[in-house]
Amino acid sequence: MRQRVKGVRRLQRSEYATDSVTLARRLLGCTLVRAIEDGPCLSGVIVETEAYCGAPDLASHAVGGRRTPRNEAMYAQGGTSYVYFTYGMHFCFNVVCGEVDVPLAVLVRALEPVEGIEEMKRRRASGRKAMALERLRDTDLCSGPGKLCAAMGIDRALNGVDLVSDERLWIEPGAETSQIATGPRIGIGFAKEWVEKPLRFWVKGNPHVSGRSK
DNA sequence: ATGACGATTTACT
DNA sequence: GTAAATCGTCATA
Repeated sequence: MRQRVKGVRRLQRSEYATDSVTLARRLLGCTLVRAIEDGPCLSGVIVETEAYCGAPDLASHAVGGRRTPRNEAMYAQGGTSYVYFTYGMHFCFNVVCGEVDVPLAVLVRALEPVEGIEEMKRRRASGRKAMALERLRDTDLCSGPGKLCAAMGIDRALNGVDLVSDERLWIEPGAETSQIATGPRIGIGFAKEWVEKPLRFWVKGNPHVSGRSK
C-alpha cells in the first residue's frame, strides 16, 4: 500500500465502522491525502464536516431508503468514498461509514491546506467558475465542499473508491480535536425538522472553515 | 421525452 | 444582500 510518509498510517476499516456523527467528529484533525500521477501529493487537515444520517434524514440523498445509480456508493461498506456532481459544476466528497446497505455518510466541507498549496491554487484558478489566481488566499482554496474537490482534484473518477486501499485518495489519522463547534448543516433548507439539527462540526476558530462558520 | 432542481460558488448591486 | 452559471439525475408521463 502506498504511503506518503513512512510510519504514517491510514484510517482503517474498523474506524469507518461507526455512525456518521461519531465519524464526522473523528475526521476533524485527520488529513485527507490525494496522490496525483506525475504530480505532487496534495493534502489538507479536515476542519469542517457534516453528518448525514440515512433513511430518516430528510436532507440525505438516501432519504426514505432512496437508492439510485447516483447514490449507490452510500450503500457500500464504511471507508468508501461518495463523490457526487451538483449545480451543474461542482463535486462534493463524502466518506461513507457504517455497514453495507446502510447509507450513512460524512460530507467533508473544508480543509486546511498542507501539501501542494501552489498546485491547489492552480487548480482553483482554472476551469469555468474560477477565482483569479492573484486573488486567491490560502483560506479560499478548500473552504467549501466544491472548492476542496476542485483544489484536490476529486471528481467522479473517485466516486466509490475504497479509502482503505486506493492509491489516489485516503485519510490519515490526526490528534483528537479539543475545540469542536457544532451548528446546523448548510444548504438543506428543504429538510424540515432536520434543518436545525446540529449535524455540522468544525474546528472552532479555524480560518479555513466555509464562510458561514467563521 | 421532458422538466424541475440541487449537501455550491462567484460576481455584482 | 441577490442572481447567474450550468448539467446530470430522477420523477413523471
